[in-house]
Amino acid sequence: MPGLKILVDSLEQIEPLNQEARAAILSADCVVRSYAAGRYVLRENDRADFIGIAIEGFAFSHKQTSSGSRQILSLILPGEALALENIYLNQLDCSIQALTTFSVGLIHRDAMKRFMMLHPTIANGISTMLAYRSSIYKEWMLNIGRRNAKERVGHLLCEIAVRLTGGNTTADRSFKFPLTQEQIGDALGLTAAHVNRAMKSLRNEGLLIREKTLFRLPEWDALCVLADFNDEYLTNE
Amino acid sequence: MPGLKILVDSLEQIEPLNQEARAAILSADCVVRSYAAGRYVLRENDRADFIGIAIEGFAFSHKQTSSGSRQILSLILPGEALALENIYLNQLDCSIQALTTFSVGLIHRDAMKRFMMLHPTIANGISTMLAYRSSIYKEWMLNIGRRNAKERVGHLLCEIAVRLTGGNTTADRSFKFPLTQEQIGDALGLTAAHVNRAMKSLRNEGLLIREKTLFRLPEWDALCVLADFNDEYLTNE
DNA sequence: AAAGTGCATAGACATATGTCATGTCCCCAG
DNA sequence: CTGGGGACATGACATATGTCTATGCACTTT
Repeated sequence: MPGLKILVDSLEQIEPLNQEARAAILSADCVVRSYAAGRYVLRENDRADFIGIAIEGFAFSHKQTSSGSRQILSLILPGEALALENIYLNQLDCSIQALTTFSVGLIHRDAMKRFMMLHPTIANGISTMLAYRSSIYKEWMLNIGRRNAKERVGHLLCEIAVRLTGGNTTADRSFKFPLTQEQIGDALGLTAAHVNRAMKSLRNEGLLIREKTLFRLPEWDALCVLADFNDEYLTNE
Repeated sequence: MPGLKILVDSLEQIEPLNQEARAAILSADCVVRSYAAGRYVLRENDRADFIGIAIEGFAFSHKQTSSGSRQILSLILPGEALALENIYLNQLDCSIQALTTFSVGLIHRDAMKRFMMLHPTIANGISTMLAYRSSIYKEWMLNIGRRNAKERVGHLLCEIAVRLTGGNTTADRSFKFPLTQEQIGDALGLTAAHVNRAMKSLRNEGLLIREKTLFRLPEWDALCVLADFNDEYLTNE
């Protein structure tokens, strides 16, 4: 049950669990599923039956307008929980789709509810994760609503760098992440063509080097200034 | 303690509370404060000491870029809770400002934490409120990122109409709400000038009538279609 | 009544971003 | 090794949105 172990670890990072709480989670039913890139993990308006723990690979959540344009709402990285709202809502309010081959542990919401009723520390941890995610939503709203294309792209790259590498920063802040320019655009409220222009400009200024899915941010401090990036919204200290 | 009564009522709408849970909340320390329009209720990066219950008047939360442009993140209506994230974060991740004369009941986060540890139904209710708010964040992200100005304005007006009047719809879906065009722009990632253009266009099409702070939406169905508005994200059924 | 303030309106113009078409490269299926 | 599809790159052009300026109206303050 790799998913359950990951969940316990994330919860313990927020607040220590007592023996019973830990045991309760570890005994849960957890189905591990694997999805090819592009496949739907959960769909908007489905019944909100499961929450998930990302085990390996990447996913993202999104919504669409009736005319079909897509807005990516969040990126889901290994170790992160997804669709926690399902514990509280009856219908999914967004879809979740695999970005790469993606394996996820699914736990039934009713099981989670039971654990949370019996163990307040679990309830507290789950809600804290929801609050962390909310902080990111808020920063994204600011990014999409109030920054120009170059700043938006830079900001997103900074966020991914921090979220992927945590504190363990490589010298040139490099990371592998398989987003296409179209997906970057969908996350930022831009078109792929314009993302291309913005990235070209960042490249010309020496702020970004890209080799396929490998991104390098050789001038971290300069990029943070340009993109108005400050990682406080990710650390929540 | 009007704030506490309101909080109990909102929680009970989510899930019935038992006698002890209700009594616990009603016995809480709750400071009622009143703010003139424009005053800050809570500031980003402040210590996250309090959550609030909006008693009367309106408020909004927002973030700013370093260059000073402001993004309004949410509107806070009477009866709604605000800054619930403070229970889980140590620092505020956005500011909250009064939109009109605004009175709010403030409860210390530690008190809330205590109630939630003792009464799982309270924890469940608070988290459900967080999840409701998240649903709105997601729809706003879609609105800001993927709809044009006219759709955005229409969508926001539809949302306010539904949230203010609930199901009790007046014939012409009219409501009083004191947003200036600049504030509408800040909520939608637009400039005031462009909001003006969008509203003019809605007016010309007979979809909007405005008299000071009174908005009328005489062609509700047509406006919903134009603005791609669907209230599911507000009802969470 | 006069002056001042805040907001809505409007037009001219600037610019950021979108749209579309094309070409290249590279990887993978055959 | 070969053909085709996907992603990236780039340029010409269209358009949505921003910027700036000016005006008028309703209110408040004096």
